[in-house]
Amino acid sequence: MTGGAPGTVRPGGRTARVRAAVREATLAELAEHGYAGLTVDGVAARSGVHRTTVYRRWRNPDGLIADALELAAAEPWPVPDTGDLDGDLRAIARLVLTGLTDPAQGPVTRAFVLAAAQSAAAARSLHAFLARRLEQAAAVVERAVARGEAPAGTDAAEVVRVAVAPLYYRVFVTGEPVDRAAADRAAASAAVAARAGVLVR
Amino acid sequence: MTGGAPGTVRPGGRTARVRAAVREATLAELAEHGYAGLTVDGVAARSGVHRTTVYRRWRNPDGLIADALELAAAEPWPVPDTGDLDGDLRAIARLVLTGLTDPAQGPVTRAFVLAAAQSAAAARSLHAFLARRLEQAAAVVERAVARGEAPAGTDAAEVVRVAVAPLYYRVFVTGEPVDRAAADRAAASAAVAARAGVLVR
Amino acid sequence: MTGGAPGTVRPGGRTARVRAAVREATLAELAEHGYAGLTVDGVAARSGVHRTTVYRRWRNPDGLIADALELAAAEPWPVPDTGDLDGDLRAIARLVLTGLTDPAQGPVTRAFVLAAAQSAAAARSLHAFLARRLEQAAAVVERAVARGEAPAGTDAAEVVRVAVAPLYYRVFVTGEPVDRAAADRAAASAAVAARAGVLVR
Amino acid sequence: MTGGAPGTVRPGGRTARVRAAVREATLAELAEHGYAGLTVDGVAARSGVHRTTVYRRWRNPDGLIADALELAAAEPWPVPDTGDLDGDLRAIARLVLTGLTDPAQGPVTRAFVLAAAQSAAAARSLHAFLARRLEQAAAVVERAVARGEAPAGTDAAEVVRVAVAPLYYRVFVTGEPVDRAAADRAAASAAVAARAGVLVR
DNA sequence: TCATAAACGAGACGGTACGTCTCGTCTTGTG
DNA sequence: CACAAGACGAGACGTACCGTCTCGTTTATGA
Repeated sequence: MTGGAPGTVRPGGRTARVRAAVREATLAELAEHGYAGLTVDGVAARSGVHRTTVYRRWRNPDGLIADALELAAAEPWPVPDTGDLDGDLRAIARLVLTGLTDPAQGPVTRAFVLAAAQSAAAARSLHAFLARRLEQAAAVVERAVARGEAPAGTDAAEVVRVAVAPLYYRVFVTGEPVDRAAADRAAASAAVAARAGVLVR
Repeated sequence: MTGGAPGTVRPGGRTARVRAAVREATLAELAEHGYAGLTVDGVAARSGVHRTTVYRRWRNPDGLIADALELAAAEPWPVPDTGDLDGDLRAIARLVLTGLTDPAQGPVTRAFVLAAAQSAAAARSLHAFLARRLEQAAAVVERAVARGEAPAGTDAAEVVRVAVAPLYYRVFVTGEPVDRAAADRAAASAAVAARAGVLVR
Repeated sequence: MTGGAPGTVRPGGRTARVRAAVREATLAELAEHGYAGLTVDGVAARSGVHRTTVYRRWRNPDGLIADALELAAAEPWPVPDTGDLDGDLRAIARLVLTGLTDPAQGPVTRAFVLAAAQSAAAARSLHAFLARRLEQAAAVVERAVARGEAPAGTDAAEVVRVAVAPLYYRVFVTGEPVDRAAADRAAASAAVAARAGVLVR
Repeated sequence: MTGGAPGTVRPGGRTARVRAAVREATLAELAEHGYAGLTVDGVAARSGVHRTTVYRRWRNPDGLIADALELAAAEPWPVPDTGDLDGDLRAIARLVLTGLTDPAQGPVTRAFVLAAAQSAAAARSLHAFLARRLEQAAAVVERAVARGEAPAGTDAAEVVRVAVAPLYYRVFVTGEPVDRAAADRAAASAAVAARAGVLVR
């Protein structure tokens, strides 16, 4: 009878309350049990919203994650501006480090990545989210180019990737510890590579 | 009453055949359906071994993956020696690229990583495997140091990480495409950083 | 503050149209899917009336059936008058037979009976309806008594019951086929019993 | 992996205990809540057998009823032999009466009939059961024919139908009360009709 | 004729039961 | 008599329908 998905037509009052409760419960469940432990039933119980309603609005566990990601995406992200490329990249790497290791954020971040690796819907959300972040972070490189720290034509996104990839690699692939030193080293590598003109488009 | 787990006491004849069949089936299932699609039932059916037997010996899906990983770890890995650091790192990055994108290997590699991220047993196997690879790959950096391409004290493992991390990052985190150009760029970044002495221990 | 149920205060125009549409849709759904397949949602969709309205006015699926029965009860019923008891009873049995086997009426009749067996509201409606029919049919027996075909004091209702019960029995209990021969035999039995004075009050 | 339905290959021990528990629970639930109130969940809870197991073995609520019916069919049924047709038919009618009105049996019997009317599986079971009963009861008529109480060629099954149909009719169709008098009258009608030769094949 | 209350349209939610899918454990009957 | 095969327990998934609630919108109807 209805046109689209529930929650899109009358997004006020109860509907909004329900959505908020479920989102919050999703994040909490992810932080506690990780992606594999995220269940619709668990979220429903925790949020006080009925199972059926969660299925109606979020369809499945991945839908929950996708929605939670949109919530996360809405949060502002402070693009650093320290004055030089090294400092900026270091700041970005440290932000990522925090996202991966902070007791509160870490499990959620990991869950997001795992979800994306196993669900197309979650992947879409995560990738959109990250694309936006990458785009924001690119400003750092563009400023560096303007200052003459890096050659024109430098691939800003690639610089950022080099700066943060080793952190993700350690967390998700090799399971090695990550710390500030690791973040700084990765950032430094990226800065050097950018300066050397290795990362031009 | 046996001491250890089944399959450890009489590792000949049928026991060995069963193990081989299950390992092969596991890899095939991983290649076809990925990590999320790996089920004990599926492996049992494909291998012709009974469900119960699989549970007895491998305990759960992650156990299957851990075992399959050991199989993969046994395969020889050709450490490149092209004569200079850039070439060696590029060769390594391209090997990793193949492992991630090859139609046959890709799904299995991805499954291994996902499994490790969600199961302690799989993680142990994968991390041991990668540690060994990293150790082998370190040889190229040590040779570069000996040739004077990089300063003494360069952290060999870190160089390799910088060289391959962007590939994993793209595949597992941002879902961006990976190609030879990406591999080469990542390798070049690592070489530059190593030369610049940013990656000393 | 309304007095009674909706539809009682302003029974004109739209209200009447809604009622008619729902009744018709109910009968059609019953004919198509039977009692077990009758859903408020289905009736609402078919009638073009909104779910909520159906619930408001008819309360639940049984309410729909009860209402549809009242509609059926309003239809005139031709009490036969063939001149003798045998012929009258046979005519009645054949009417019942049609009601049970006719492609259009059969499913609805069966649905009514099943509904009555599972819902007090539907039962009330059906029993009232049948009581009226039984009363009308009793005229046949009374005429027979007046003609001397059956002894005074014959229980008219019981005669009719004996004449039609085997048909219902076959349809609802044993699932055996019913045809004109079965109807005629049942009617004949009732006539014989009535004549023999077995069915006096 | 298995050939047929569960419970057919290893019908001993636990399997048998499970079946017995479920059957008993089914009958109890039917007696308490009737057909409409029979739920797989309820039976599972009452029997102490897990939901999933019930679904595996009985498929759905109708499967439960079909199985319970087979259980009922196994119970011996005392075909009366009073010496004359009237007495025999009266005894049969009274047996049916008990089955319909006894506080313990009544609800179950009604549930069986309702189930049969709404489920092909239950219908098969019930019809097979009743066919067997009808066949047994036919002996009564055959003896009467042998004694000369009824003409040769009398349709034994039809006689029994006439004798019991009014009881079912009252219970399932008109909702009228049934008592011993009603049973006796129905039996008497059948006897008269049989004697009159109305029920020859 | 026109204000007003009745009735309806619409969307969302809580709730019960259904039937399915894996996983992992237990138990039976057979080689 | 061990163990392979069969059956079960456990829990989550996703669906259908029921019935309720809260809004807003239309439309009879009588003053």
